[in-house]
Amino acid sequence: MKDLNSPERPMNSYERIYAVVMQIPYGKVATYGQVAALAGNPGLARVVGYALHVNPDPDHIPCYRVVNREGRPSSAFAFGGENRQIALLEAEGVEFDERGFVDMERFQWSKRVF
DNA sequence: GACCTGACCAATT
DNA sequence: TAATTGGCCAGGT
Repeated sequence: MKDLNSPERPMNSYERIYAVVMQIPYGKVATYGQVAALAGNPGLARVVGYALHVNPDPDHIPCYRVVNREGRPSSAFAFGGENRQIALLEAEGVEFDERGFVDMERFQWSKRVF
């Protein structure tokens, strides 16, 4: 293994992703790209989705707080129904549009809240 | 080891 | 906002 030579080891990518998702505060949402960047893997948004796909700890990993760049849950959010996620976020104070779009400017994590 | 798919993103139209 | 195209990486076959 030549991992010790690498400046960054994408080995703990999953662990970091889960950690970041768990750190999402109440009433806020984060995008896959944002989580990926915070996890130290900018550009690995796809891997983030995969990491949540396996979701080894749904008890501490609120996947519903993770949305795509449009501020909308993905179609594969079959952990209870896409509508279910919207309801959960609304219960936390997140406002949703009729189309299922959330106001990123106000509810996106780590973006300044007014 | 190659090929295809995927809970994505950015840019362009 | 939506549709299309190209690119990113990991995992399954």
